[in-house]
Amino acid sequence: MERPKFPDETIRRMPLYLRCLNRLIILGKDTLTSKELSEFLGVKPTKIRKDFSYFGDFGTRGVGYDLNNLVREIRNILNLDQEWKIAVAGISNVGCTILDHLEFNQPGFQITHAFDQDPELIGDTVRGVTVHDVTEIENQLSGEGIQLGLLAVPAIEARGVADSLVDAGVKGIINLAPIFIDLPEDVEVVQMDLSSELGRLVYHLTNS
Amino acid sequence: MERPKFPDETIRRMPLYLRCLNRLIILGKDTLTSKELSEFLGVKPTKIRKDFSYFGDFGTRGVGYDLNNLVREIRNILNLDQEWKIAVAGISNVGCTILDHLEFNQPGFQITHAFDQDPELIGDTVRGVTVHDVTEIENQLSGEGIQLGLLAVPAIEARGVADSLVDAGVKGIINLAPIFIDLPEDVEVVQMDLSSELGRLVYHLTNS
DNA sequence: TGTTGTGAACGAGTTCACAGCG
DNA sequence: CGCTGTGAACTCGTTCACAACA
Repeated sequence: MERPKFPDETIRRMPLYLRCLNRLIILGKDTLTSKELSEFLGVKPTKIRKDFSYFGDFGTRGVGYDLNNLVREIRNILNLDQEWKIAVAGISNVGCTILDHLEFNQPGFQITHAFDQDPELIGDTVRGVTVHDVTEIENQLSGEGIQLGLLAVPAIEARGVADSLVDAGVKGIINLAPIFIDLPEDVEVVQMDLSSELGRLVYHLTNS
Repeated sequence: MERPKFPDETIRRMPLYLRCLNRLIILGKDTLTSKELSEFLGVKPTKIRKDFSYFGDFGTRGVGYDLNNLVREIRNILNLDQEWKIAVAGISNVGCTILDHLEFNQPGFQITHAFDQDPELIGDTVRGVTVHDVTEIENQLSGEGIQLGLLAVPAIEARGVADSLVDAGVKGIINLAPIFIDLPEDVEVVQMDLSSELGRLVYHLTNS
């Protein structure tokens, strides 16, 4: 960890930048300014420049940024040059569809295991991955080096399943269940909560 | 808008509080302290007290907060006493399942319309709601007073569908598609992006 | 005593204004 | 001249320390 610490919000924007830059490269672009990028993403140019400046001078004054350099650097910062393996728990409801849908399957991520508690689903193959029973999490994952888990089970089961994932060595969990999960310090949990966002939306609509 | 402005982050936490408080009421509890709530939600007690203090003195020193008062007040602040109607676009993939799954169907929200572009789905009934073609959005929603939209279509179509929703009078959109949508000032957009969160997770795992 | 309520200090992130450079 | 890069000001949110009070 000799690398300077980047602000958390900057890190959060990196995947956005990356996705946009990749699209532009495919379209044959090779240089762009912070102003252009700003229009694609709705992020102010100064914020973009500040973000990019954290990892050194990648732009050329008067010209803009070299797309390929930028992509290489962001992938490097986010550590996407290695393949990150993901186990999905709760494949029936959200798990699989959300993955497809959010088209996050950019290079760098790979779904290797899927679990559910519905007997109907166990044994099925979803997206090329066989669905196992949630009670099998530890057995199946042990020694596989799975670092990430996507927790998409109902709230009541979320804590138990999260514990299983952690016991199996998972170090980072995205929790889609609307419940707080208390885990050891060395496990990172990111909460994605639709009702929080709905609440915020409704508040803004009535107060402005 | 005589009500004092609450910080955005406070508003975002309100639905979390609400959900937890409702559960506790069902369990027969009628009073709780900021410290107890803190343990349920992983939010520091001082933050909770600050949040609650924005809407006046609802606690009793030495005792804690009255659960029913609190719930009533939060529902009021979030404007959940009226019914908010939601149109879901992209029912096939995420739309419906995410709704079920995230069990956001707390009182205050109601899904009234569903749209998709897949001919296979059009005409089907999902959760008691008939699925219509996305091209029908304006026809179907006009005059219905739908305020909210859940945008769960692929990124390529997201902008077009968002425009339709706005033309039909929708004022708030939750965008699950991984693309920035530029809409008129008076329309509120909340972005929920899995890959941003995955990126953040991976960064933290490798840098700590 | 126990817990709320809150001004003040602190910290993180954004924006601004402009210096630096191709 | 145009666009990047950046210290400084500002804004927003969190935490702290402690006063207020049942």
